Amino acid sequence: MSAARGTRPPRDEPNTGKPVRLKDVAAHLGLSPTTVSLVMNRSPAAKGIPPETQERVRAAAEELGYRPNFIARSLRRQRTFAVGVLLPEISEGYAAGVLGGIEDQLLQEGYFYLVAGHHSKPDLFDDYLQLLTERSVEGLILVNTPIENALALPAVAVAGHREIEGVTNVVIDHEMAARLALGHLAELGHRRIAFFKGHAHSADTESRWQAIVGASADLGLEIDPRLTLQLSGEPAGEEFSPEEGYREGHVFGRKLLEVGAQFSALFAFNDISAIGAMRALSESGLRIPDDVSVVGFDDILSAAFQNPSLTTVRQPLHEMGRRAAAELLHKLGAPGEDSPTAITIEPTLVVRDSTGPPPGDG
Amino acid sequence: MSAARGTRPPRDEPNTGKPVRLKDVAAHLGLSPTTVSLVMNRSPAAKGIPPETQERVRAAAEELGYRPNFIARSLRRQRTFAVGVLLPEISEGYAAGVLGGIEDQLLQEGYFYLVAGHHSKPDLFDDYLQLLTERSVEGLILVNTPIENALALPAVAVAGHREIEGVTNVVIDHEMAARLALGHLAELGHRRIAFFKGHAHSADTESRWQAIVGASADLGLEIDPRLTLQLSGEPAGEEFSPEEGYREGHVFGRKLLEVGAQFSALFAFNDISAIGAMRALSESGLRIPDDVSVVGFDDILSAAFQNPSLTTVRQPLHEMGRRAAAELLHKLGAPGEDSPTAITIEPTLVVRDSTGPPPGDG
DNA sequence: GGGTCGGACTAAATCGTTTTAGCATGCTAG
DNA sequence: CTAGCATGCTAAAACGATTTAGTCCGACCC
Repeated sequence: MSAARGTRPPRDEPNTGKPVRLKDVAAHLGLSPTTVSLVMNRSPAAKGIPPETQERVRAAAEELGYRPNFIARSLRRQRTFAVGVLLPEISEGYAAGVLGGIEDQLLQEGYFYLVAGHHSKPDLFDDYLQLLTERSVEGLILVNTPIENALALPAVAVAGHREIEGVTNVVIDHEMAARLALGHLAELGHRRIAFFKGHAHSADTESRWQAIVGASADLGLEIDPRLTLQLSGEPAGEEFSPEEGYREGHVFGRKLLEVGAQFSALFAFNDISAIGAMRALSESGLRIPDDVSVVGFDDILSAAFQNPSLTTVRQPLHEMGRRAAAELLHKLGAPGEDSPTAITIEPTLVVRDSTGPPPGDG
Repeated sequence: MSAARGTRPPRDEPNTGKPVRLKDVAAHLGLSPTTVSLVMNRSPAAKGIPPETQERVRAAAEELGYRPNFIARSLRRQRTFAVGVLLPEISEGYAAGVLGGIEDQLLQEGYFYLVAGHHSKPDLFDDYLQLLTERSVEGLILVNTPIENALALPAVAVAGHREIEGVTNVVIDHEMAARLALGHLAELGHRRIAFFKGHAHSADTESRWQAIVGASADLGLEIDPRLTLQLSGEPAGEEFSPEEGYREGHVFGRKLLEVGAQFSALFAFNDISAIGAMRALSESGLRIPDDVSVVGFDDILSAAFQNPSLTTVRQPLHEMGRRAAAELLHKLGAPGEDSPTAITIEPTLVVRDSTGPPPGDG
């Protein structure tokens, strides 16, 4: 009689029109709904109910195909086991990667999530926040979504801009990222390295740059201002698009060649601009990595499929999402208790074919 | 007094501890909850309530910051305005793209959605179906998710395998795709074209291949069996990963060169294998597009960033998701009424730098 | 003056659970 | 013989809405 794997009865649950309610199970057994509820929830109050009855109840529930109605339960218990996720755009690689991790963690813990993409429009953001609150989500995860004020719900931000009271930030360890990338280049023998800085309003720009400065100093590398270019992120742009990033990388690659200062390696702000730069460098007859080594940042899918494949610092997006979700669940479980203001995640270096010893070496 | 843009009162809604309920508004006005409910919902039954009172109610609701509790409302009305989305893995490009379209359409219509990634494990799929049903989703969208039996809920499938009673399939117009790609190559002057077929258990393989055969005939092109290679999709693999697809493309590119038959163009099964093949061809000293033209399928992000950038058939993923969601909402709105068994979406050809006239032409 | 009608509301049931506070019944202890 | 206490349940009140079926009151009609 046990519903063992492999012995799957074709029509186990009679697909009778309306779903069976708690009340139906109770009536079928000649018991009260209270009793059935107590048993089904393995409530501590059910200790007064003899095992025999408990078995009867469970058997009946199984037989009738009883499935508790989550809505009713949510209403009564004031718990929805759902969290809201706000992000700029779900189909974009970064957000999708993080979301994968969020999902894994949440589903595993019995939660679901509602997603809303605000396309970087602040008013849409407010609207969705409102809607999610109405739907009684228990907490929020903000991916790449800057906010101004404190929130009414427990929240965790991934790649959040600033520090907000009560919001835990999940951020990449920029120091480590810089150490990995520059350490790799230094070890190969590179001494003169060019840099792309992120555009001014980007979340990560400043801290990443500071980390680069720090790591350079530690490694005894000098930073030549002529070799550092700041991506503009165009006039009024919110999030600049891949195409633009690529184009900027391309433009900057050529610009680098014009300044006349020697360099044997480039550390770009992200993979997209690195790829654009690689193209510009190739077009000028430079071979990668023989003449110039290039390191990217992010490890987007394209990075592995470049020619040559791109050495890059990988952000463990999945892991970041997972940690964000775990932290949020922790907050939900232990309200009041104050939680960390930041969680830093360790990046890894993915060495591929775009880096090698500088020319005239070895 | 109007809450006009730009005049945003800093603390409009007094953030008093507990949220305000319908009952509170009613009490505050000395009216019954019924009246308030009728007014707030603009129920037809509210026609008996004088405009003056209606205004009073709305003003009070605004003033107190009343937000209806969606859970309670759902319970009473037996409507959740939520649909479930099942997909293999959310962070993967195809699903994320489709999901973007789904989201746009759903949010616009006041719906939310719950996502579950089943990682192509059939038992997980069943579990999540169960969970979603418990949460009272009103319908389902299946992305790249094969099912066996009919479902208890209205459903739409994107890239669904087979025909299932009551499930509408959103599929790409393979005939058109083949016509676009082969037409483009034929127009450039190519006569001998190599093909990658999809692996045997893939959803699209067979219909796409039929379309290719048809289009070739129409264009007077002959298909040389020696130039058609079937991707294996490895031993027991569910969805083969990008890395494998790439590797297979690479292997197949070399294999093509070994068979000795002449060809001036390649139509790959997808962008990933196209990129792998491009690499193999380049490594053998062939220039793209001068010696060989390559056409991919999908238009993944990487396609634009290849060197040379890849000409490919774009699946309008966003649009497909949008249509799927729209169709599902339609089903929900008009139950019983039978809906189309398939919706076909038109692909577009994105011409980039990997295609050109065959060698020795012009 | 009784009946009817429309206007302006409202009482109460309902959605499907959970949970608090008891209620019988029977046994044991004093 | 009765107070006390398990034991095995259940009644009823939430949770926060929506909705059906009225109620109450004054005006109007004849």
